[in-house]
Amino acid sequence: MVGDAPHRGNRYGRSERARRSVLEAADDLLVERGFAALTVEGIAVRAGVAKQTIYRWWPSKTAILLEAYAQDAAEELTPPDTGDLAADLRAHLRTLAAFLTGSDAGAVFRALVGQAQHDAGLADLLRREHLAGQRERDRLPLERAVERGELDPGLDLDELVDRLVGPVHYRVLVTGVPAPAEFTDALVAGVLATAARSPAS
Amino acid sequence: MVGDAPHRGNRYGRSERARRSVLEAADDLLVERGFAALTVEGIAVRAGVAKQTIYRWWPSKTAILLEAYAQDAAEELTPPDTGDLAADLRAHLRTLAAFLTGSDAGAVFRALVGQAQHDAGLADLLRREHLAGQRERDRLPLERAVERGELDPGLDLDELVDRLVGPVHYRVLVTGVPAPAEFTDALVAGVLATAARSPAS
Amino acid sequence: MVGDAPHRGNRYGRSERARRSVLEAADDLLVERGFAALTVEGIAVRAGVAKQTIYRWWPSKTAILLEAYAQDAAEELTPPDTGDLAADLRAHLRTLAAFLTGSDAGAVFRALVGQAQHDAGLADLLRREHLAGQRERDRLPLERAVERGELDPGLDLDELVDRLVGPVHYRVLVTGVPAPAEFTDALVAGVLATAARSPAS
Amino acid sequence: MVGDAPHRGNRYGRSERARRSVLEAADDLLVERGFAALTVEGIAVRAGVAKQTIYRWWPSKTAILLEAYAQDAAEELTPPDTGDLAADLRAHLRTLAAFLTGSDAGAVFRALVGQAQHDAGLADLLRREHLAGQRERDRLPLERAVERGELDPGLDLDELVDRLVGPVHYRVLVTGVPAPAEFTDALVAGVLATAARSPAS
DNA sequence: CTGTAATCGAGACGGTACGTCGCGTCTTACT
DNA sequence: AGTAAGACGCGACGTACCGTCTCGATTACAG
Repeated sequence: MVGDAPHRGNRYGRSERARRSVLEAADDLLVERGFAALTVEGIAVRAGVAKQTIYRWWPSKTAILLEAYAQDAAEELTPPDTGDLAADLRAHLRTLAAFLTGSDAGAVFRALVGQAQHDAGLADLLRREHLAGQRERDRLPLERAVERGELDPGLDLDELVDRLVGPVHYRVLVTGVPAPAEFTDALVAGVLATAARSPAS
Repeated sequence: MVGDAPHRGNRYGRSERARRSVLEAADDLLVERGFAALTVEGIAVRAGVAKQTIYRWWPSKTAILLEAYAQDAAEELTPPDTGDLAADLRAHLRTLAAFLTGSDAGAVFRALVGQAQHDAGLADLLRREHLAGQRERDRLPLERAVERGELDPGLDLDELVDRLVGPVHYRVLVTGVPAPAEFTDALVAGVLATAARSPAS
Repeated sequence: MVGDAPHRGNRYGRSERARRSVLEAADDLLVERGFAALTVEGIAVRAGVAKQTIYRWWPSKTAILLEAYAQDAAEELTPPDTGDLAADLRAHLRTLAAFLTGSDAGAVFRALVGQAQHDAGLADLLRREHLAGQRERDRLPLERAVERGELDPGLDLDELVDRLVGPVHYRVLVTGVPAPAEFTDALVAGVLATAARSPAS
Repeated sequence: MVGDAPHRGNRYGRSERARRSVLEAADDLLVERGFAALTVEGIAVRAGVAKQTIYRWWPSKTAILLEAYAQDAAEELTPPDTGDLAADLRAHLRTLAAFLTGSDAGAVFRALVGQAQHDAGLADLLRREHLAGQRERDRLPLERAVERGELDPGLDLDELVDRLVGPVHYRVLVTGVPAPAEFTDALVAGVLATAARSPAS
């Protein structure tokens, strides 16, 4: 369950073994049983760890999920760089949709966003620690296009990102309607059509 | 505590007085203390009602919120019909943003969507009972424009709605960035630019 | 486990069934496993009762024992009344020694006195609720003897009681030496020899 | 914190400094806060010692108290030897009562006797290591009186000791009634009256 | 105009999980 | 070898709510 890392448990550092098995257990339990059935006690039992060890290092079960999410999902959502803006965005949105609806990390993300609706502190953390970085990655293809002269430098790129990823998140989080490639591709086409015309206007 | 409705408590049906005061209490407590602190016991005490009375008529606290939401919010989000598509959409999105971020019913909505991430049954109910109807209302301006010949009848109106309301929900539920009139107006302009050109292509 | 008493659980009175099974469970567990291993959780499980039900009615595990002791032991230690002072006292002390060392209720008593050394509040309760009454019973043979004219009315009867029951308690609680009939009979003889001579002096 | 003893922490045996500060800390904490609030962790912090150091040298917190008691109290309860039996016993019982009710070591003794009711192992230790020796000291005046011919050599001196110290312990441990000089002096008078007559019988 | 039955308030019940405390064990760097 | 520091697995603490239950009181209609 916990691998072969040494069991430290002394003042020269916390137990990496305990940390890892807690994150794994939380992840597994969330996917298997859902957020509502996720309890600190359940995580402790599954991880083979004392409850107090969890409370020593994490203030709440959402903090565990936040860290588990960071570990699992950080790199998955970097858009490609092929030199073709439309292609990069299409690929990125397809990956995003698959991530949000089909991956374990996406399940963690949905649970965190859900819980953030009830907990302003979590909302802040989530935005500072994850969404800000993701926004940077989401902007990359557009920034490169601006540098290549394909997009008007005066465009508000954050607004464009909202128009691209917003509808995908909306379908996943609110309506539950799938966001297949046709949907995300059309989204890219629509947004780029507007953006591309902007310099001409 | 709950007005002057008669206190029935007999075999011929439930007490309207109790129903109303439960809905009010749930609403108030959600706004005052947040979803995390919302408990059936708290609602019962605030409403001056026995816990059993709540469980007799609602299966869970989210069911109470669902009904409270229905009562408060049903009519607020019907778009105007001025004959000017862009103007109608601009007004509608401004109202939507204000509703989601600024109203008590919007707080209930956010809590329900948040909880729906953890509870598939609630997600289904929310979609069937509220989001489906709201989708109909959101489509109205576009349908009227199609009828007026301003929009290509071949357009997928649901997709257009997603592009309009998706970014607003995304900002409210995910990033927490405000969605001022400039943002929603630009959104309408962007989406309509694409849609208007579509028939020409 | 709990008999056939009705399970009330409403505001018109607590559940007698729960009360009884808690007292029994505490008693049994104390005798089986000792005070150190007696926990509220263990009592709850053994009694088939929720922990909260225990905390609703008793502030601590010693309070449970106090009540269990009252239920079991109140009447056991009333000295006989044969009209023969020495015989009554001999019988009473023999019964007392057997009670303290050999009965379940005696085990509860020893545990309570032990805990009272650590808890002044418990000490007060124990003295007010049990020891005061027992003192009254312990005095009875002596008071009757005074009335019969066998003892000097000027004697301090409480002091005599201390000289009779003190050594028995001392052996049981402190030295652990048995207090057989020879010991208690000699005790009676010694104390009465002094007391009987007192009026003559 | 504990004086100027060297801080060994080396391979040449245990640290006397640590030993002393643990015993002092345990004693102080018992008197200040009572046995119920006495924890190994608390002792360690107060003594400026690691918890492990305590567990290396003592098996339990009662073992610490046992040693602390040995250190403080061993000599205090040796009866005087004036050649006058009654006077020696009166002095001894007065000292005993004062010790039990008024001294720090007496508080430790009461806690140990209390805990011994819950722990047979502690009871054994306490009796072997302390009570046996104290019993020897308690017998001394009587043994000297036998040697002087003042008491019948056939008397059971242990029984006499029980009649002398038993009521004092009983008041202290059980009833909580004070044991002033009048009480202990009368006790001595009563017991000696019986004992003195015994040879005559 | 009286009897009756569904609903009401109140709140105790058996449970689950919470977050905390202290236990006794362990590992480490230092002396 | 022994020490101060402190993290660890563990078990119990006392509390908060859950959802179920039983109770006597209330009240609108049916007989």
